[in-house]
Amino acid sequence: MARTTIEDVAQKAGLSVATVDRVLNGRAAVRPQTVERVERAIRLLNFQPDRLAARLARGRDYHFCFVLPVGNNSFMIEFGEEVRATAKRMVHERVIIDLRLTDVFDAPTLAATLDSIGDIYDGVAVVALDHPRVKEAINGLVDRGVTVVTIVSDVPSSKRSHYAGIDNSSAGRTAATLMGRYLGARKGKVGLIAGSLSLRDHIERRFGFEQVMLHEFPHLMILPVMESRDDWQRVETATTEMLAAHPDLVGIYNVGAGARGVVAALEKSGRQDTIVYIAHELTDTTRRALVDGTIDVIINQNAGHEIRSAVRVLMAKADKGPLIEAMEKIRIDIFVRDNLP
Amino acid sequence: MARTTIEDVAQKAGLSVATVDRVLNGRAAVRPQTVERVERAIRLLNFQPDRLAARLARGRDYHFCFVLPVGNNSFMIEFGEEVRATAKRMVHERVIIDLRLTDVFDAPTLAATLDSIGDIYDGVAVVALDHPRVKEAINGLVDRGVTVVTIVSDVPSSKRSHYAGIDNSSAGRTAATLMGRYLGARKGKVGLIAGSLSLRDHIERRFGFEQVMLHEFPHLMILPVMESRDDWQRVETATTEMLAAHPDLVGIYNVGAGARGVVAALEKSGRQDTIVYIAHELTDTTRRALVDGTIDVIINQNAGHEIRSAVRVLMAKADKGPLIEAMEKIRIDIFVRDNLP
DNA sequence: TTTCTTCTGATAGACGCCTATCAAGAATTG
DNA sequence: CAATTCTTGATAGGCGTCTATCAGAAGAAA
Repeated sequence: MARTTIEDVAQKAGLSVATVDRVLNGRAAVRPQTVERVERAIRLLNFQPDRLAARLARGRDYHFCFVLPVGNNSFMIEFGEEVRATAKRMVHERVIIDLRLTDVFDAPTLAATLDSIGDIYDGVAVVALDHPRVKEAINGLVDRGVTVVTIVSDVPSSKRSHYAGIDNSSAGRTAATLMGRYLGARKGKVGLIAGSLSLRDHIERRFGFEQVMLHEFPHLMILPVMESRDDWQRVETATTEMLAAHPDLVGIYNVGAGARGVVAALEKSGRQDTIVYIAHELTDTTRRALVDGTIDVIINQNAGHEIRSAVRVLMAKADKGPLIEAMEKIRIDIFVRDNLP
Repeated sequence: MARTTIEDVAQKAGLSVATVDRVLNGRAAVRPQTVERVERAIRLLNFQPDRLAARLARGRDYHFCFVLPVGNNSFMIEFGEEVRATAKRMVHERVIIDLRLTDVFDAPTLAATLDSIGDIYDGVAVVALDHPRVKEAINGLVDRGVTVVTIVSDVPSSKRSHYAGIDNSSAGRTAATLMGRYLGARKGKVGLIAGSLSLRDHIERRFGFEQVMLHEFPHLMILPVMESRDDWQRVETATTEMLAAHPDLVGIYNVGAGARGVVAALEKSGRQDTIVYIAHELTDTTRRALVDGTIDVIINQNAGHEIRSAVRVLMAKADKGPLIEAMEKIRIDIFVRDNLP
């Protein structure tokens, strides 16, 4: 049972391969009724072009660009490395990935970066700030024919064709549930630390967290959010102050980066065993702290998955192939000491 | 910058493409020193054969067989469906997957099934019972030149070339940690239910669970293990008895299938809110129970990932391609109500 | 009808590798 | 040294699709 090929389709439709090809690739004008004939034949034969052969024949490179935040937080550094690793591996699949670092916290800068990205790219993946200026830049790219996917943090109202990342409000809810269950009947205050209150992922995590805490664990009191700009030194200072001000602090949820700041403050205070600390993203620092017991739970998004997913989506869009949505759903990982990878 | 091809290698080595090809595919006898010349050229050019082109040229189908347990437990049923779905999707990649159901709990039957699998397959994936007879059957397949990978449950001492599944002892440890933390300072008894004490995955989970419980949470007492053969009705009966016998039962860890039996028993007893229940595998039943609050945590292995991973490995072995080990590591998922996919 | 446009057919030559065959050169054997 | 065996070279044809070109055929306009 040999594969059904374009030739079979042509024969079935009583047309030539050339015409079938024109229909498949929208190469030239074809009469509507002819198009219909071809499409019927395709349906009848359940024909699907061999993508291997197609890619081989096209011999064309996929040119993508990843736009990530500069900065010193480990998650993003690892993320960048993962992108580079993926890029290296994908060269042999005709995928070229450029990496641009920019100040993602600053909307105009990010937008300018996006604007400056020429049409040399078939697709762009960006860690986006949800800001009108950025949205506009994304839409600009899309209008110029560049496929855009957001990663890690989304801009839902833009024209981006996909978001490769976790559902952050669920992530926040998850943190809350674990916090509540770990604390059990204990009463006290819970501190909340966020990198920036204008990064959509942080906002959503906070939202989800507070929602569940208020409903399910009303005996726990949430302190006002601290904004850290993902800088671990600021985080440490703030945490230290928080610890001093609230002897009845029983939990900390760090929504953003700078986990090591909390770790340092907690360990200096000696209260790491009595305070439940939930952090995001598995990095060297958080991993060690989890093993040591300072961190109790890590909520993680798998950088590798997100990147590969983004690339798959970009490739699929580039040659109008189909997407298996279910495969592109990014999971929220929960790590305790024992299921670390 | 065109791709480096076999021709480039041939030229660099001062040989013909035919010879390079012979070396690459071990097609015919080539003098050692010539092999060396070719390999040097390959290294120099960092040449990697284009696998797309190779597969296209070979035009050969990959023929795999998945051997799964028959039975009425939802995890395995879903697993089978996932295999079928993958099979369907992979047809367009020249992968043909046959599915065989057999009684995995019975070593001779399973072994006989494996023995009967002809050499028509390029590879076999099997949910294996760790039993000498089965091990022998696996080794027999391997000796006949069939690649074998184990899924879900491993037979480490066999000649299988890969295990696509989670680390079950870590899974057990994870369950214990969550059990201990959820229970906090509460004291009482914890029940343990296993499908079969001869399935390696169950043994390992139990081992990991008990290890952590004994060390970290000595104030909790583990009851003798109940063996359920993964039959939910037996599970329900046994759970009901356990609930009656131990008014101070505070936790249940169900190592195997039949989760619905525990759910039923718990809900009939009305003690579902006071007892922490940790189960394995996300199915319709467990999902609903998790949302309802009867189950507190689900430890899961992603069937789709395991299957795709197994297929990737089988394909890689079939055409001697390289494997990215890190990508084939199967994670232990933890699900609470809020991070359900 | 004639003259243009549009459509369609036929075909060649990639893409990078595989398979197979035949001939020629090199190394081995007796 | 001849006869044999072992290694290599050269080359053709194929895998399924894409791209491009040119020549007809069908339709529309004059």
